[in-house]
Amino acid sequence: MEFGCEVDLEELCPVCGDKVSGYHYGLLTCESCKGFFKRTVQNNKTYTCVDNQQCRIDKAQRKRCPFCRFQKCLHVGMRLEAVRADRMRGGRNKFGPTYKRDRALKQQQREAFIRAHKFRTESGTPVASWIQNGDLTFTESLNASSWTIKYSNAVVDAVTLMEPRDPCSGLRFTQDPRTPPLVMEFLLYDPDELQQHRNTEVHCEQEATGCCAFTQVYAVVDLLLHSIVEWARMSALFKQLQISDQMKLLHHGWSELLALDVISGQVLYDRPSLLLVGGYEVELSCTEYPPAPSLLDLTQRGQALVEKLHTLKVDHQELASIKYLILFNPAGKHLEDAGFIEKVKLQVGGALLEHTRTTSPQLPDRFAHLLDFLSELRPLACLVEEYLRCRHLRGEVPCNSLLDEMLHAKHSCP
DNA sequence: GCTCAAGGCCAT
DNA sequence: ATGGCCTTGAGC
Ligand SMILES: [Zn+2]
Ligand SMILES: [Zn+2]
Repeated sequence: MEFGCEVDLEELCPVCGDKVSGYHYGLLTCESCKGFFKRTVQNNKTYTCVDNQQCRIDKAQRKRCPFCRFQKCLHVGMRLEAVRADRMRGGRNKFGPTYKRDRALKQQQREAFIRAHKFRTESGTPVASWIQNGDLTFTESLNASSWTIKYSNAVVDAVTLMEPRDPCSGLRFTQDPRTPPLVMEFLLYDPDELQQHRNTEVHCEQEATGCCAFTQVYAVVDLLLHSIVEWARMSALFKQLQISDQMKLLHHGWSELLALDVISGQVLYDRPSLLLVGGYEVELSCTEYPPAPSLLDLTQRGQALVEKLHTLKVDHQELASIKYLILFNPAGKHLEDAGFIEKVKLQVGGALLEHTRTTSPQLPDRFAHLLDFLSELRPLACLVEEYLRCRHLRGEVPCNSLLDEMLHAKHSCP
């Protein structure tokens, strides 16, 4: 697995470098390679290379070795099954939705690039005007300085969408102009401290009515899970996925995102560990059945990761990008469009790599350290999941809650 | 109705 | 055999 830096905005045929004329047999290619691939497959042509089967294929030389040209067609991903055996014309095939998502991904990159570029010159652009049309309903609130997003039956304050002159969020928009477009995009859409603080406030209100310690932990977890789901569904990239894939990604990554949210809160805002609210019951959890990982162990492991991020001096951009790396995990089983998810992951990784290189050129291993952090986050997330699962088995998790749904979904922890 | 990727055509 | 341009038609 290797992350590349370059943003793929080019419109060149991946086979010969000629101008692209549209999607053909699985991907964007030029008109001539489309015709060549069609003729070859339709007529079961067999070519032979007179050289070492490594001929350079470009616009000028593509006619010289059809063997190597066809090899390259297959290598870049042109699909044999997109050539119709019955030669029926017109209509759409099963690649239609894939083309649509790929188009949206490229468009997203293009828009992010343009916005990031604009940002370098016009610093006073209202963020609200950057929001693209989606299936979200934006309604201006009474005082016009914040927006409310109604999504399904949940309502979340979108403080991230405030205008940049707002003193509370102004810092978010004084970014290094070299920040990669995608990273900038993630930062803009990442829930910020105000929203997290609001979550805590809600929790404090509920704390008074909580009857047992876990009720408080559950309240925080449920709020964080809701904000995680909201965050994901706000993402234009995530929205491109079929609902079934969206659910699979969330069911797969929720515990890591949850753990990262708690850790991020401590690193970015020096917020006390939210899990400590249930501190009283550390002893209790050792005696009840089924045995759960102790909260003490969880907080200690979490603290170790917090220290790691502190010494790395991780910034908000990096944390926002890491969340996408977690979400767009193509390893999940039975994904409809794992290819798209893989593409997004590579793009995010590339953008993050570029970001670390520009902000910390003196630390060439920074990106690797961030990936290390990710791999250490996974076992912690599994522990969190195990802990919550035990509480669930004890009947302490309300039915029909988001946590209930996540725990019932197939999970990946051993 | 329009889109746009699939197959078809034909001068080179 | 190549490749620029044309016709077709399911899915939106
Ligand atoms: Zn080509
Ligand atoms: Zn060859």
